[in-house]
Parts: sequence; C-alpha cells; structure tokens
Amino acid sequence: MLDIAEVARRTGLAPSALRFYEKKGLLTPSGRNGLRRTYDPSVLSRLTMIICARRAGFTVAEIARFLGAGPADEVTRADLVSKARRLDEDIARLVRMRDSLDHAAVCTHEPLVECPDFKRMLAP
Amino acid sequence: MLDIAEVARRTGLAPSALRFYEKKGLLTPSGRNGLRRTYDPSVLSRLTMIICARRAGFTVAEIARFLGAGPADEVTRADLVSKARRLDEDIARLVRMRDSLDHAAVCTHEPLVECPDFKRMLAP
DNA sequence: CCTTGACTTGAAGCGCGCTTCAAGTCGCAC
DNA sequence: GTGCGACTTGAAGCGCGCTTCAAGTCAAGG
Repeated sequence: MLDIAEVARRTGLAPSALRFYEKKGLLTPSGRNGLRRTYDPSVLSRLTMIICARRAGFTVAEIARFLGAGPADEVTRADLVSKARRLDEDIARLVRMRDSLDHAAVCTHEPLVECPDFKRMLAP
Repeated sequence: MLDIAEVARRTGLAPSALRFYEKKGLLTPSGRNGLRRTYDPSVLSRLTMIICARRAGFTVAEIARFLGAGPADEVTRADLVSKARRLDEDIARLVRMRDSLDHAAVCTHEPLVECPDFKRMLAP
C-alpha cells in the first residue's frame, strides 16, 4: 500500500491534485490508515492513463465519465469512438500547425506572418 | 472596411473576444469611425491563423509573441522550431490516444480500463 | 507519553480565456 | 434634428484545473 506522498512522487502529481481528482470521481483510495489515504499500486497505471488523457486535452469531467464506463456501456463506448474521430481532426490540425512552424524555420518571407505558405497551412 | 460585428460574424468569434485579443496585442483595428473600430479585411486571415493556433493549444500570450516576430528575429524563429518539436510530441500522444479509443470500440474487455491493449497505448 | 511533522478538511485564491454588466457615446435611418 | 440600437469602456464575473491556506488530527519515532 502506498500513501499519498508516495503516489504523488511516483506520478509527478501534487498531493493536492490527487485529492482534487478524488473529489471529481477519477480516483478512489483503497483505504485509510486513520485519516490518511492508502492506495493500491494499481492506482499508478490508472493515473498514467489520466495524465495522458489530460495532456491529450480531455477535461477532468470527460475522463471521469470514461473511467466510469462499464463493459456493456455502449453509449459511452460510442462516445469513445466519436472522441477518436474528434482526435483525428485535432491531429490533422496539429500536423498542419507543425508543418507551418517547420516552414517558418526556413522561410525568408518578410513579415513571416504574410508568407503564403505559412498562412495556407493554417486554414480551419 | 469591416466593423467589429462583421468581423465577428465572419470569424465566428464574439466581439468581446476580438476586443480581448486586441487588448492582448494579437490584433489592431486599422482605424476608428468615431469610437467604433474599423478593420481591414486582412484581419480575417490573421484571425484564421489565431483561431487555428488557439485550437492547436497555443496560449494567447504565445500567439502574441509569434505574431510580433520580425523577419530577422532569429530568437523567435528558433522558438517556432522548438514549438514544432513539442507539437511532434503532442501529435504522437494524440495518435496513441486515438488508437486506444479506436481499440475501445472493438474491445470486449470487461472493465475496459483494465484492457492491456488499451492501457499499453497510454504510456507517457 | 510526548512531540513533531505529514497528513486531513473545506474554503478561498489564482491564471487563463473569455463573457457579462453598467454606464456612457454616437452613427445613421427616419 | 431626433431617437435608437449598436457600438464604446473598465471592471467584475465565470468555469476549469488546480494550489494554497487555516485549522485541526494523528501515526510514528524518541
């Protein structure tokens, strides 16, 4: 069993963030030692997922919904798929943005912002 | 010349957002008609870039720095490149996340969250 | 037993990106 | 000329994702 400080250390999250996630339903300590939370080591991989999802732009509320998904929860499963399609769009946008920035590195255009190549890559 | 309502309509931004961006240095109205801002149509493509950058996760402050970049401003140009490399990481993360979600669509694992395939894709 | 310092709580605070509000100005159709 | 509705401003407010604070509890080492 891990205490909150240990979980914080191993995940890189602040203890306050762990309590915050718990309040939002992302996390449940497996028990208490007196008042103090104790965590099963499996919380670490759950937190790895949470951290990854957060960095991918999911809100805490979204993650809470997805983590609460039961096996036969087709609604949520459909949500995951539609999320995947939205990620396709996000990925495409990031790729265009990255290509624009890479172009910027070699572009000699006077105000860079006016470069047609640069601008063209930044359509909606 | 466009007025603020027209720019808002054409970009999908709220007039308040346009004033907000102006305050943050992303935007300058080309003039005033009395008190009222007037915009050159070129503001539209600038806003398209801004919107795209925002959606790509850039902060307003970052965009302000980049849009202020002069042609010989190598420091900022280097920043753009390092931003591009950070986008590579973001893209990789999003791709893994998307693949996980797509797997979720066909995965029959009992708590989906415990599926090894699902979890494996969500490493840092 | 007693200290001590890491934990506990709820509430308040913060930075970001805007939105909303109150109060005022004014271009323009009539 | 007059009215009105769309604009102007600065300040305050909001939702998100935490962090910080104040006050209190308590496990563990000496």
